[in-house]
Amino acid sequence: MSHQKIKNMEEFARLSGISRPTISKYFNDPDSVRSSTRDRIEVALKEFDYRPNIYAMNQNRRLTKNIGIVVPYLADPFFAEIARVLERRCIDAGFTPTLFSSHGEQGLENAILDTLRSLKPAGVLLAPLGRASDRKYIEQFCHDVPTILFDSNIEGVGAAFVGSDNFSFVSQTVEYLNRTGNVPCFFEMRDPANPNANKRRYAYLEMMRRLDLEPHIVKIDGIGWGFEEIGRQGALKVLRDNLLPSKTVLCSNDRLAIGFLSACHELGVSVGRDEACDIRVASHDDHPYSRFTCPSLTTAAHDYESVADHAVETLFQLIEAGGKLNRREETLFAARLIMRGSA
Amino acid sequence: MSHQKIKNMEEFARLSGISRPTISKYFNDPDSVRSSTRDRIEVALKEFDYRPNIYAMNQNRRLTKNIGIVVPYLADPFFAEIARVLERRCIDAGFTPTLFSSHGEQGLENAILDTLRSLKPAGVLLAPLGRASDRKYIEQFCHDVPTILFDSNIEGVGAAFVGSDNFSFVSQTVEYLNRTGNVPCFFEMRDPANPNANKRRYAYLEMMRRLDLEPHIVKIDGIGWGFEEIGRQGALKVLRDNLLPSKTVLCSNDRLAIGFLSACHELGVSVGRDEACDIRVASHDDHPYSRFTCPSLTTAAHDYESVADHAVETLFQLIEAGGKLNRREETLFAARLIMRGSA
DNA sequence: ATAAAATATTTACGCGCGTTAAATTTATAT
DNA sequence: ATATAAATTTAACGCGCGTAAATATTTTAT
Repeated sequence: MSHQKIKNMEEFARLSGISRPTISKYFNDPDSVRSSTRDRIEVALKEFDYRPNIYAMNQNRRLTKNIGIVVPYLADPFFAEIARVLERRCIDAGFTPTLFSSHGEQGLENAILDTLRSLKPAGVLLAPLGRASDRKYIEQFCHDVPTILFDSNIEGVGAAFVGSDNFSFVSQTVEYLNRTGNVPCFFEMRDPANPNANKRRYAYLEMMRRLDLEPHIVKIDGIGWGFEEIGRQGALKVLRDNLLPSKTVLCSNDRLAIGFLSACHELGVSVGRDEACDIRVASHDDHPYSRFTCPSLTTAAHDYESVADHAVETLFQLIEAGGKLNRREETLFAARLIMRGSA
Repeated sequence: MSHQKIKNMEEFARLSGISRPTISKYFNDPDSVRSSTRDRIEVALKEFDYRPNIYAMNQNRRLTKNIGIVVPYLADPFFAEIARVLERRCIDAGFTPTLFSSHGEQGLENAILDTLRSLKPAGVLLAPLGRASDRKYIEQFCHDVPTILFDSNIEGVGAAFVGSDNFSFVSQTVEYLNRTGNVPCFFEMRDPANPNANKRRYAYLEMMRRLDLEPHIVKIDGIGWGFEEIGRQGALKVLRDNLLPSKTVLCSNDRLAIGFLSACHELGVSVGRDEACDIRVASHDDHPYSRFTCPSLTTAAHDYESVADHAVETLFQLIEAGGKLNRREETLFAARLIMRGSA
């Protein structure tokens, strides 16, 4: 392998003795050139180790192989995990994913959408901030760029939505908790940033109505994305002041529950499904750490794989269809109840 | 605000009545044009909402404002957190960071470096996979692109290294554990992917030597990046078979410790600094979740802020110096002992 | 061997922007 | 008001690559 540096496709074409348009064709689709030519190119590729500039490519191609992935907060392991799966799917399908995190800020979310326009992506997988999103801005973006929304829906925006069925989460946990013990109260942030939180509250209320039980919602204060600490502080207050209307607590999401469990341990409140325990705690999401809490957390699991697969599949369909789908589908995947030690 | 779409700088220049080179100058540095011109541009900007294509910009600028950030595994909250801080610093300094995760795979790490070349970044902040890295490949990359290594060092590669002082971590935890109770044994993976793990083992051995104590290392099996589960399985085995040489366990990192604590809870082994507890567990990293474990984890904290600040600062110096520094500095930041409930 | 079909090459332009040099306009100093 | 400095405009080229049309070459079919 000669280690001389190759500046551009022109130079590589010269050195390999093949015309530039043919080289260009090859990189667009290796099967589009004659096999003998392909071989010659690949030999030269080995020899000179040339790679085309992906951004220059994308500047001119009608259809790039770029895919933008945007999540609201990457330091949240849930989003880190789903982003990981999405990236892998895209890579396996021959696309080049670029990952962005809005860090919970509307300004950043908008800036990311601007950057994405420059990237000229074939499509975008967008998990919006939710309530903090600039609806108009996202709407305009989705109008210009083929986009699939996931995790958090914005009615009517984007070519499709793929997410989890919040009612499925809550109905299973409520039913289970109710069947095996006490009536659960619902523990959540007063001011949830994520629309899923609202859906879960409604689901809780609806389930309680169906079961003909009186609902109790415990709202705690706090803003931002530090859910564990918010949950912990909220739980400390609620437990100390004895404000809990029930010995069974259903948290809106696992991160709050992680904080809740931490507070319980701190105050010597025993958590578990056992009769001897002071309290039961369950939650939703099956956060990557929920199996390592003490006790491990009973929760309802996202069908990560299905959400990721279907989001990517739908995006590919959208791309192939030229950016427009006949109708905007909202696909929701059911949750799976995970029974662990905490309830 | 007129909502007509603007294709390129040419068109924006026409509509705003200012020449394209001046517009270009403005975007490169708003202060480089006369204030009256700047005002006119900004008025037009409000009116037409134009943004230059960032990738086309970067293709031609001598010095782009791009910065590549590469971490080995983004689903690890530690890396998610440090990436978040690094991104923010870059944005605040007027750069455009792009984040990549190697997902623990050498092939991906190399592919990311290729993509980064196309991005023509002003500089790169790279946390290599470590033992799994393709040293030659990274070396070549660092030779061509101004790069600062962080978190995990590769001797002689990159313009500088910024990380945490592993000896500082271990010396503080060992000293503390020893002073306040029993002699700690060291709990780690048999086959750690990260070079920091080796440094920590050496530090443990060295500290024990200095204290004239007999070291005990407990090695557990497992591969990959699922450290919590590896730690849990390892701990279950060790606890069940009574293989622990000491009632004080120092884990190589927090993620292993989280698994360890989970196993303790499962087996009814009480953890804490109190005399009445069966065992003490401490660790290193101050993982974002370590304060929420039960009991909360005594650990040694990275100086995130300093590492991030210094890495970014050094990169900016490197960029200003034109890509070469006089000498390769390795900067290590001391850890801070965080005493919590587990030890 | 010859015609037809498939593939490559040549030539030239476009993408959206950076950058330069010369010509022109505008601002500042005296 | 005039000379000088500073900023802007005009014109043209370059970055690394996609793409299209015309032409030349190779392959396949007959």
